[in-house]
Amino acid sequence: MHPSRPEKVRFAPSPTGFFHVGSARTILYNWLVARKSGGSLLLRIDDTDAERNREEWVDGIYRAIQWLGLDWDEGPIRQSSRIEQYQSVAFDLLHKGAAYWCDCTREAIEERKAPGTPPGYDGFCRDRGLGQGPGRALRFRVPDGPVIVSDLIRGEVTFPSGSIEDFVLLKSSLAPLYVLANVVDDIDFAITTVLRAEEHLPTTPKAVLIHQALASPIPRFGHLPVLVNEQRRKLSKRRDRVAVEDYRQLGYLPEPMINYLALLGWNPGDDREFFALDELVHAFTLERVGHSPAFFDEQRLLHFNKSYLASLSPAAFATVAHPFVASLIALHAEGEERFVQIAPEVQTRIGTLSELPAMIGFLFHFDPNYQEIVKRLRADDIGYLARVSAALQDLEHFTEEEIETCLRDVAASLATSLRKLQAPIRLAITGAPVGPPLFSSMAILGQDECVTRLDSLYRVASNE
RNA sequence: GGCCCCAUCGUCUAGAGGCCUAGGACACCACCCUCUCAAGGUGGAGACACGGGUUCGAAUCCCGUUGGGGCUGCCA
Repeated sequence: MHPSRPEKVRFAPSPTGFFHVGSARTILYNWLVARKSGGSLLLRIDDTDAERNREEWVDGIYRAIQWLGLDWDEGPIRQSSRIEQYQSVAFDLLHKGAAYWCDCTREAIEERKAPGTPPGYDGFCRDRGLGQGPGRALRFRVPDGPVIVSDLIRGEVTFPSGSIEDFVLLKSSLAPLYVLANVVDDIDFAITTVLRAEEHLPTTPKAVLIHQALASPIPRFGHLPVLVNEQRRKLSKRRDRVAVEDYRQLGYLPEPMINYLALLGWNPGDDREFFALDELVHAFTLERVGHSPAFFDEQRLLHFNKSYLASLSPAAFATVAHPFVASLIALHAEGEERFVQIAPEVQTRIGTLSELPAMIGFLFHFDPNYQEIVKRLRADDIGYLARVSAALQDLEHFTEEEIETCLRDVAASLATSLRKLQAPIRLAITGAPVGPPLFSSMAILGQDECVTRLDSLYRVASNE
């Protein structure tokens, strides 16, 4: 069943904003690796930066994961609760000579720099033998020599000697920084594979160096291509609409979201495009993850959402659709019955559930803007309305079939087409030029209400 | 600036030296179907960034150029 050994992976978001689709993809890929290998997923909240974290963002992480239909096997653990452990490892590094205290301010580092030289710390305090004290940060002593990172997705990446500065482990407040905290946790929780976004690739050699200094085994790293916007820039919580919660509210469903995200950066190697989560577990392999940045294309997401909605059973569709029209349904005594009847008719007509109110609202509450509607009427339409109203009043059984037969007869007698005849009727009945199938909508509405609406529009139109 | 990553239709991608007059999907266009709109069906337009190699043969391998991106913080 499991071709490889069980992987212990982790998903480690930092709660500094809305949970966005890039994070969703990262946890998905991690989750798939864990499931496929028979391993487990650790959820870790990287909240070492107290300044930027907010508790509501933490809740947002849990909610989004749950909504996506994913879960975790261990945790959540909070890095903010393990500060002492990170500090203890940092001091261990200090005692091993792999770290040193530094009192350089950012300004001092800048001033020492000759114009034109690249930014970064120059190692000024390396051998000053400073002890711990106020204003002193603990820096890692980066050894000479290149660092080779073996990446699951990109192969070997070499960082030349001298390209990595002596980075900070502990702030002068003794607060640990993320590279340190990450490495300590990855060791303590026995992480076997670190799968994360490509933006972390430049810090990976630092992690490798810390592992080496600690003489601990190095996990396997894999860096996923970043997700970009149409300007080809990394998706940003500030610039782009990317919050998973936004998509939920717009009426996107988790299954197509997962499906789309899975295919953004990964492909099965054949032409298959629709996958359920459990199917992804079987099909997914890291080998088939792409290398280049991928544009998060809402059009394509819409396609998956639309296809998914259409694939649902009528009952399942009604269930997911209901919350988006609940307040409308409540407006009419027969609201629930009407909703159940119309739901199958609109299932293939919407891309997102939020389109529903505008499309079927006329069944529950009718308050048309007659001025706008009249503008859409053509010369013959007013006469059509009167004829149709009269004909409909004589129907014995107000069913979809009878209505259609009746209207075809009217169209024939008026020497016009059903296509042309239905246009003014649709406006009178639904208030809009497009919408669900007209005849079934009318049957749902009932004879009296249809006649009333036809007559109302007729009156308004003929008085002008 | 430095380091790193990336490079096939507008977009997501297939392609692991001959199967490629480069395949699929989204979007787009046309036609069919049709009570509107969808859905469905058929067809169409649309890409190997450029230059050198290697090879009998390159979208596929190597080098360079160009372009894009990421990182460059006592953020993550």
